[in-house]
Amino acid sequence: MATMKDVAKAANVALSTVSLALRNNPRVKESTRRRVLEVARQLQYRPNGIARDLKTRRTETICILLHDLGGPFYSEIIRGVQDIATSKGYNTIASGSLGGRNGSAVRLLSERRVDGVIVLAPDVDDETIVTAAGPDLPVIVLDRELTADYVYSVRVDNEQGGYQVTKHLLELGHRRIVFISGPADTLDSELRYRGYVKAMKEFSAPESKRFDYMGGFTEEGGYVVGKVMSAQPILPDAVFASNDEMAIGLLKAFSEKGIRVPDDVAIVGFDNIRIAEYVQPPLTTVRQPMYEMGSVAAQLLFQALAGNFELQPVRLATELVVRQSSQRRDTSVTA
Amino acid sequence: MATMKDVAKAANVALSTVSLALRNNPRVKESTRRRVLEVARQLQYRPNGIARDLKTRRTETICILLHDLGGPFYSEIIRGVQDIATSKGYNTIASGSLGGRNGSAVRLLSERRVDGVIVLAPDVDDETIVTAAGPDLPVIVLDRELTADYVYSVRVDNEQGGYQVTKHLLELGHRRIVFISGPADTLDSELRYRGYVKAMKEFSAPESKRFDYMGGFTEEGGYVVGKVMSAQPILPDAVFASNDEMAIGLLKAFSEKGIRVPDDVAIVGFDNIRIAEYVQPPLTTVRQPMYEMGSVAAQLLFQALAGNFELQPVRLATELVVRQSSQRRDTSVTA
DNA sequence: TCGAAAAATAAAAACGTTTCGATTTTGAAC
DNA sequence: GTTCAAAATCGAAACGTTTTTATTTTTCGA
Repeated sequence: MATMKDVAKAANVALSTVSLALRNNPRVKESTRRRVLEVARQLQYRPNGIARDLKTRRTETICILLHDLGGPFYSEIIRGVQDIATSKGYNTIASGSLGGRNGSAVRLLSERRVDGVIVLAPDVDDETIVTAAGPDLPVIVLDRELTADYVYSVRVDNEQGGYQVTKHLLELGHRRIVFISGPADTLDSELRYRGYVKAMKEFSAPESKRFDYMGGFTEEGGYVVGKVMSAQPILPDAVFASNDEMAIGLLKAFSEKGIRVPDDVAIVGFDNIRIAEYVQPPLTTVRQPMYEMGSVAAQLLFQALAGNFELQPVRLATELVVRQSSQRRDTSVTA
Repeated sequence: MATMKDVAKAANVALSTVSLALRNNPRVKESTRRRVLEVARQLQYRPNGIARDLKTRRTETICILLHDLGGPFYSEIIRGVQDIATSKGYNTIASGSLGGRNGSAVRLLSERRVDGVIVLAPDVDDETIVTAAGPDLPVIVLDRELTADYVYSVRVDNEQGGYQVTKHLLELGHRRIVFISGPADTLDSELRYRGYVKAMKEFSAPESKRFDYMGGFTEEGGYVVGKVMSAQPILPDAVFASNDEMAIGLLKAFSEKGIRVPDDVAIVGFDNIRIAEYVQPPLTTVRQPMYEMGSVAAQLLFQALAGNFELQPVRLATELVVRQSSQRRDTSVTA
């Protein structure tokens, strides 16, 4: 593989001249520039980005670190990040956080392979993030409670979302509303629950015992809950599943038992994943501003990259999306 | 930011000793090793991956280059790649191909920032790939007809898929089957069409004129086609949309016009995206072995990385997924 | 106690760039 | 033909590692 040195030799010119010529520095005469370029082409010279990065101490690349690179859930966020980064002339790479101590996450976070990182990966621990962050590696954390130097957070207001959903159901006349939480340790689920409680209190509705299902935000999880629930003698008025996947599982279980949604029981989810619109009945849910989250994160990152380290956390509002799975209940029927 | 030099100075030891100590080389005495590690910790030393990569001339990172990083479509492929890479101790990064001449694609492909690349991005031209590929940068191309040194291809047998679908419809008694193609230049669409033609010939069915809709594989595109089609005096027996998104758009348009699927007209798609299972009626489609595609690609890449450059192109089989949107037609009704 | 082998450490040369100060070349003005 | 500033080119150091070779220190048998 040809290097600048080879080009320099072949073109009978100094190494430094080649460097300058290749980058169109006006200090080199037009004629030599052309000669150098021609020789470079002939030798199939390709710049070595790594050497350049080492020398310039910048990579012009930012990274978004996701738990599972493959998740469809992330599409919009990535798009948001990418749009901003591209407009700044930066490159975006995405990486999965799997792999533990010597996984990609650590490599990217601590080994200066990128200029900044956006983290949306619950399995990367705070410690790793805090020690990695610094004046020359700002980190934006998404959906995470964490304050530290050079670490900035962007969060979706999950509590507000939980409140919106619950209030919506209450206003429709539902009273006995069950909340299905996600995996135990999920902050998101917990916050949505808080919103739920807040609304229930406001309406002084009989706060139903939280249905603590620890199945991990999956359709299967929701399905199992649905089966259990439909075996009980009495159904709640409505079920608030803390994400859409679970809500869809519920829907499936109920449909198999002949329980009609929303006539017999209303169901709402959270996230507004694409399928929510297509299931029967279409699912009422909460949209999280994904694209915005990505683009806000990227904007913060570039602020920090530009040397502005005084940045406040950002919290984004959610939006209730009403579809047919929630519906007015004849109030005379409710408790 | 502390470097090895700083650590060496502070620990009163040579630079090289620090390097050896940090990598647990047995040539350094246990006691000095501990001392060095301790000093490194105190100084918050972080290795500079770029410097290391430059020196070792390997990054232990492979890259998957996608057209649009955000596409949900890619999830499984990435997962396939990642699983293999992780098992080999390599890191995987993903990058979008947007950005033209000085975009990420070029940076990654030609500037030695990764050890190998998997490309699934129609907008990256062959030229770029061919010139980038070499003994120290093998490239795997997905769903692309391209043969060159150090470039290896993995493709899904789109023609077979088109054949499967069409044969399925024909066997159900449909005869007047319309094919809706995607954007003009798409090889995938073209191949699916060839499979369609092959099956139609075999059954000597009246090969319907191909419905050349150039709308770009989107739901909106399918919707428009659906509107146009339903305005015609006579409907075909079945429609083969060259991807699911368009099929879903069709479904929507037909449903608005009161055209029943599959009773009035059968619809099939291609790709087996997740929503296909949830639309009404659930969509018959063709599953592409995405995960397998990713993992096969990664395996080829590692073969090449190991110095084995004699690799044959791989073609993967598709699988027909029959759901309710296609259904037996009473043969007496057909032409 | 000596000296050689073994163990530990140190020194130096890369890797392929960028960049800055130094040097050479050019050519216009005298 | 000099002279001199401007223009062009060059040389060398540096970025932070790894790795090979050289040097110093330790160990230990005779």
